[in-house]
Amino acid sequence: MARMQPAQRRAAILEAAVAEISERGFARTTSRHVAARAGVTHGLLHHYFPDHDSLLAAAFEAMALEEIDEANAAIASDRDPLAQLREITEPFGPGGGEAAYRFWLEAWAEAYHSPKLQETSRRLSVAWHELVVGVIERGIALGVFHCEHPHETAWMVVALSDAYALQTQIGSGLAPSEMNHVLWRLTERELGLEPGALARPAAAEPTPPAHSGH
Amino acid sequence: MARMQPAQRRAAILEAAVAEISERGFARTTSRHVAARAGVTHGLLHHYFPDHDSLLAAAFEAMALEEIDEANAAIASDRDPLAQLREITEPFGPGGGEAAYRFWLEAWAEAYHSPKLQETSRRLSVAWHELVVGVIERGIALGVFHCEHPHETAWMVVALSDAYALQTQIGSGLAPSEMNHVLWRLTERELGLEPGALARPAAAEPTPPAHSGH
DNA sequence: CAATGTATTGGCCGTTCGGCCAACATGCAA
DNA sequence: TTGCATGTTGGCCGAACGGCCAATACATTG
Repeated sequence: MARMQPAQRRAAILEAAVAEISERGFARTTSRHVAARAGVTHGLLHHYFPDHDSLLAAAFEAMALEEIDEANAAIASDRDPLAQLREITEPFGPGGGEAAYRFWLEAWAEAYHSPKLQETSRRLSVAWHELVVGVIERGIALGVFHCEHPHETAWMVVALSDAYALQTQIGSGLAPSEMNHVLWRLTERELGLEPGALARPAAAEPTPPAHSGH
Repeated sequence: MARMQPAQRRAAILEAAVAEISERGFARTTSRHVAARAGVTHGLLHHYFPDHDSLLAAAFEAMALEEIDEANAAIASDRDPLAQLREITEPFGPGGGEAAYRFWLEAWAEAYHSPKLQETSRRLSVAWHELVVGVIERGIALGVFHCEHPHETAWMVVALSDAYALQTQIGSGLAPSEMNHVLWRLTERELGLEPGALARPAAAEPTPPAHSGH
């Protein structure tokens, strides 16, 4: 390939790596496939990422940063705590689609085998939790929410959102719409909202691109 | 190795496969390592499981059956719905330890790549959900629980239990004891129990071997 | 005892992997 | 222009993989 700016080349490789990981998983992601997807020889990939683990870790880091940025952007675009909470609890929450959640599932599974991935995964999980805590506490300060344990409620929201995304992929005893209904009902009760407050007055998108995770 | 009953040999191989999958994950589990762990040559393993996928699928199936059997046994050993619910919501719920949950995490991640694993995973997820539904409905019939939507509440219990186990491995904004507190508090509220009804009157084990689910 | 079926062994093959490196191409500075 | 740093290529290596198979050991049946 023609010469390219190192930063661009690196970004292209990381993008290809993220896509490859989402499709094949960490363990089955080979440097040669990533190189081919990025339009690069495997030798050049080794020039940017000396060993395989550094490539995977960098791809994970890039994906994590992108995810949390998108979440923050989605939160920042709306100053109403109730709307922010909808953004979070909407299927599958801010940040991406089913492919994005597959990535997180892979990351969680792989984290056990890699201390580096575990560290990044943990940091992001905490960041996501604190994001929700922030929304709740702002809502409390504004008098919109009433909640005794914001940290616990935030954990519930995150946990149910994750479970929603997980069981959407695997399948469970509940339909996705029912899961979302439970998530909303429990969140409303935890925050002292009136039933149905989280359900949108008018549906904006019929089938919006979804996504999940932290 | 000395000659052995085919059923025993097969069981030994499957046990080794489950252990290997739990430690290394599906993708990194090699037939040669499983064979070595089972004290068998790789050629013999091929005699029992013609190809690699059939070995992984059989190991998953075996683990799934064992898991659901243990859960049913744990439920059956106690006829009091409240005690049964404790058994389910106890960290990490009935069925195994952290290693067992790692297995499920691997299975969920791998299910996307294998229709056979996805089918088994889905069946087991439904079975687990219905197990909890059964406990709740029995409790309602006995007048111990009061619940409008047993299916939804069961999903909440399963979802939060899964999230508990997941975030125990990954890390999150909450300590394990706090997560368990949330799980109990929400379950009590959903079932019309008095606060603290799920917390054991007297702690039986200080640090019991834990585990999780479905 | 002989014979047949099966458990079991160990070696082999083709493929693919991660990693390494000599060579070439290109841009930039002296 | 010359020279050096660096992007880029493609081939090579050893290791490990899944799969295959001829040979062997053993148990059961006739």
